[in-house]
Amino acid sequence: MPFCGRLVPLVRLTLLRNSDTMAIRLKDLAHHLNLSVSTISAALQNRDDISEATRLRVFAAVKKFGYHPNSLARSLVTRKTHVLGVLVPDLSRSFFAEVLKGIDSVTSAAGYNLLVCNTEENASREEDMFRMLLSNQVDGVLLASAHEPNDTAWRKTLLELSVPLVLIDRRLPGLNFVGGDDTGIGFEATRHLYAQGYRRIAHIAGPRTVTTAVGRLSGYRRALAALKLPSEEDLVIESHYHEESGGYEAMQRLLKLGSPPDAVFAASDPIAIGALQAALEADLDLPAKFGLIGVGNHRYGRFLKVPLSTVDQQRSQIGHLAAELLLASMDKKRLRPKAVLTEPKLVVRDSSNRIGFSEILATMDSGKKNAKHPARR
Amino acid sequence: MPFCGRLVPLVRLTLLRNSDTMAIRLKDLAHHLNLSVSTISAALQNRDDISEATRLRVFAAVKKFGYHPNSLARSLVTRKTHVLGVLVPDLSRSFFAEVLKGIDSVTSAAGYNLLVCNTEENASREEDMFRMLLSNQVDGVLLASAHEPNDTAWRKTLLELSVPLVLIDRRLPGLNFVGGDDTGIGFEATRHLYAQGYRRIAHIAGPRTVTTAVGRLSGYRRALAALKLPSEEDLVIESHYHEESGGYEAMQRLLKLGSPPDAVFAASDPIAIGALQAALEADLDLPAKFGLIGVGNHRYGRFLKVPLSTVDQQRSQIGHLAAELLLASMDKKRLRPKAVLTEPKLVVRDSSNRIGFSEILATMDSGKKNAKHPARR
DNA sequence: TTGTATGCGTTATCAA
DNA sequence: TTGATAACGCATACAA
Repeated sequence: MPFCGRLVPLVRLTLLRNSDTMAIRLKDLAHHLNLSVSTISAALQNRDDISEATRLRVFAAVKKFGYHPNSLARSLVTRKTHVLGVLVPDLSRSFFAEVLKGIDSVTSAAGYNLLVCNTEENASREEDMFRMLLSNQVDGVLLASAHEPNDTAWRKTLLELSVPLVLIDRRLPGLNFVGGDDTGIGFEATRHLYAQGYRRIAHIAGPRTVTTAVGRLSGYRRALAALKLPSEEDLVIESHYHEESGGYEAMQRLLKLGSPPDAVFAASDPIAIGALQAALEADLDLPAKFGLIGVGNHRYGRFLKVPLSTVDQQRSQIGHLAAELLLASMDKKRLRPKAVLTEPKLVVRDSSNRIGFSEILATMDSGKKNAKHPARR
Repeated sequence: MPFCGRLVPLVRLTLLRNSDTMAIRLKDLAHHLNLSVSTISAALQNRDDISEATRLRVFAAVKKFGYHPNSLARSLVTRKTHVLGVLVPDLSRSFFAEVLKGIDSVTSAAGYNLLVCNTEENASREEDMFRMLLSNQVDGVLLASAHEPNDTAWRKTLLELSVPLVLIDRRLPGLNFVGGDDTGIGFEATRHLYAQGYRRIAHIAGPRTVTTAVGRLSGYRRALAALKLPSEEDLVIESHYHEESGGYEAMQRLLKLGSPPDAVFAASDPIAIGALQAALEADLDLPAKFGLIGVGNHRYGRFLKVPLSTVDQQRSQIGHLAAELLLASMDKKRLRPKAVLTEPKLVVRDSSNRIGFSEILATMDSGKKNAKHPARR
């Protein structure tokens, strides 16, 4: 066969190539060291069929020329990108920010990087970004979905997906999930208010399009039933999850009721903060005449005008567990879907601490709950 | 812009190839349509040298089989990944979470995705992750560096980098930068306290290893000088940036001084919150006897026991501007480095509002500043 | 222990 | 308007 080598421009034969614009390749190192590309590749992987001498030469050259491998090329052949996709509705919400950090602490230790997407609570945007993640050949996906829970088409899509997937915060049946035990949260919060002597307990809920809100509401209702309290529709108001104004307005409506509540379980800390504002403006006496508890254990809850009781769903723990579950289901592909719920932790502060339970006692109280309301898996 | 797979089902039909494990390739479509790979590729890019008829056939097949392009392969040849790297010290801090969201809102609109790294305020970890980003062939990098500002080796590395780079929040000379005007922040905060009649103004600073802390301190000093107030070393305490406990302890030390301050400019809202706690425990009367202002305009500052005055450095704006600067410097490679400082906005609340200036008046006051202390670019 | 040949899925060039 | 072929940078089976 006549000359049929690749037409390699001469420039590339110079060691540093177009020095400024182009990165060093294995080929360049090979040329410089009078070795073959495959030898260098083997040396870089510390394979034991390479002599110590050349291994050292290779590493010296790598250092000297500042070589770093091209992950695109590598991933193209290994079919592994070491990149995971994360889709959340709003990066700036402290919940997702803390979950994300929890995820990262596990995945980065395992050598994975995060391609992070902000879906802006928009379902079609979420689908676009999901497609992008698949195009980018991510090894797995963590998703807090913006789709409505009854969107069966979307659920079907997710079920048929071939990439390992773990849902966070918002659950769909049949899929891996890590999140708070929302029913438990609602149950515990309500039961706590009852234990503090409040008897007319209202609930300011999150939007019913989010599964966590549905779960917390249902926990609230279960607790009312268990405590033999009547369930009044007037005492449940649907609001925004993460805007104080929602809680503020809801609280104002509750106060206008013929017989207003003496306590409120707010589905989130922002809701609770808004409600607190309205309660203070109405000169309610917390916790003597009015009790309030939120969800989320926001960092600044204890610095508020009235330090806020809350239920901690253990955010960073959710991140850790989700990342671990994802890594595990990447390992052995066909694992049956698993749901992991973190245990709700009652954090009692002034806003609901009427009879002087200390946080410690309250925690003990919460400990008993497993008998009555065990976390399901 | 190449084909991005809009309106394409996420799940592919599994007729071709090793059905379950392998994704559909151009080759598979080509085989199915009796066309060549290059024709399909051209059709997907909507190139105008492809007949409308085949273009439609191709798109139909794409939809039918749920094809989505392999970005790795594409990027390998186009030398463009449409991925940007972001390195921040702590994803869960509200500042970086909000900046990140701001970044994402402009980059995602421009078709870029974010590879996000949490450096944990650790310089060597930052270098590792930076290397990883380069391996991943990111098209550009946004960096809030954990390196000490006088680390000349690191600065040299960054200066010699071939990938477009924009620093955020923490500045280094000679490099693109977007962040708050920290000297201006320190100056305005201090001047505001002075305008409210406080005369013995202390500063609880951030760690001097972070340029923002240095800038705010220097703004504080400049203001003292401009206002003919003495600069006393006792009145400056270095603390942690984002832990309330730091501000708490610093405040306690200040209160033990022979002649304690009558006002504190805290370098961050968390510091201010800790200081507020200590001040309230010491029964200080805010704002009558004691004034306090922080930096950051944290979402919950206005709900605190004493609503907190603060200087807003405009977080999401920083994200927007940083992303725009990065995209611009990716466009025309050799742009001389640019520093963009957002204008500090005074937010006056109860903690420093002694003589009853409304927020509006305070804003006007802040407006005048440009005469005395113009933001430099 | 090292080198050769081949292919990963795509784009780009140029000929048909 | 379409198709064959050569890259892109790397890993890997197998030959030397």
